[in-house]
Amino acid sequence: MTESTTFNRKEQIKKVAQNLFREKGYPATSMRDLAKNVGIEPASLYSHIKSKEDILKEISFRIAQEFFNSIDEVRILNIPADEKLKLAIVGHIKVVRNHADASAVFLHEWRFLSEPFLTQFKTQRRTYEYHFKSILEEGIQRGVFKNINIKIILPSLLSALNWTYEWNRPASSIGPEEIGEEIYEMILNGINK
Amino acid sequence: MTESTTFNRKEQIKKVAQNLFREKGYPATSMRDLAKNVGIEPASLYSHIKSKEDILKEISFRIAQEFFNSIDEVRILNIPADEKLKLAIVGHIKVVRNHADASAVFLHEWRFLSEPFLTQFKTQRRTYEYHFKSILEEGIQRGVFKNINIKIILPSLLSALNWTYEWNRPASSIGPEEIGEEIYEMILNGINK
DNA sequence: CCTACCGATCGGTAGG
DNA sequence: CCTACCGATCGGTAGG
Repeated sequence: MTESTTFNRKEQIKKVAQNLFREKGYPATSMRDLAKNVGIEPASLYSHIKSKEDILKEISFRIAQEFFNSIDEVRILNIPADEKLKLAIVGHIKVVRNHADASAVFLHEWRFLSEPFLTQFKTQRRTYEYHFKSILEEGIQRGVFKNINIKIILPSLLSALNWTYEWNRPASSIGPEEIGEEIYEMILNGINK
Repeated sequence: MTESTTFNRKEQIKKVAQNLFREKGYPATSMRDLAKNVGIEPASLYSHIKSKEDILKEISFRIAQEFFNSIDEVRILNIPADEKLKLAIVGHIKVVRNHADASAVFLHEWRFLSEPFLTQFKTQRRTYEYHFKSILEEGIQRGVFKNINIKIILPSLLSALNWTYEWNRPASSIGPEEIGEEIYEMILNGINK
């Protein structure tokens, strides 16, 4: 009984690579590390992938797409800015939670991409952030939010969301909705009694 | 007129290393990179430093001390939790602002330390975070803060503070007090109008 | 998917 | 602080 017919070796390589890139970082992960963890010889990797950077490329742009899917679902809704913000927050945290290793790549390892992919990736990242920014701007204009300094609040918010992958492991008892709810509540109403 | 008598080559090496570690990451920074940027031959580095990791070690623990100094100033004060929190926030941002390269090492590169320094560093980092946690707990107990979920709010807050080095360059027109004030205001009272 | 191997680069040392 | 050099490891290829 072999599983080789349905088994996708390339997917396995990417999954293992995601995990190693997260744990050790992209430059410190060798193809020999990767091969050992996959269970084949280093040279055999090249039957499935073109290069080390090619793996990074595929992981980076795939997880970027996940974040885009999440925010696009929110953008099209015709609801107040604060409700949009809440959904965007929970959506972001869900992506991070469901793809923790890939999220680490999305956050830290993409910078090892070479051109033109580096620029392409940066653009995608900026676009994603822009959608969050638009929600805040809309909320300010319509009087839902205070006249906050977006230059400070936007990165603060995104930072708080991005780092959830570091301390909130999937095994945690706290769900993404609960985390999103708590962060949203803090951002909206503060912790002041 | 030479400055060689007062010039500290070791300090220069550490400064350059900080910058490279931040830009390229520790593993991707070679001793040849470092030497070139210092302006000497690679082998000459070893007249001033013991090893590559030794540089990382010195940078990591020195910046950790900066963060400790900042929070220690706040801890000894006999003031309400919300005022303490504000001072801790501004203090943290000031350290990040004044030592942006080293802060990047404090945040991301320390994980390449080997034992026993890795454990030692982790302990110091946890202690620093614990001081922030204590301020939040004190505020909740005394009824200054709401009954927030510290497990979520604490890392969210620290993440927001830590990432300031990424988007807030020293050349920025926004000062650390202004950033601290804005983040503190958001955390305390929220953005809701 | 493997064996065998390549040139390049790595951190670091010897000796002056 | 330099020249010269070391063994180890790197990403990747040839050929089957």
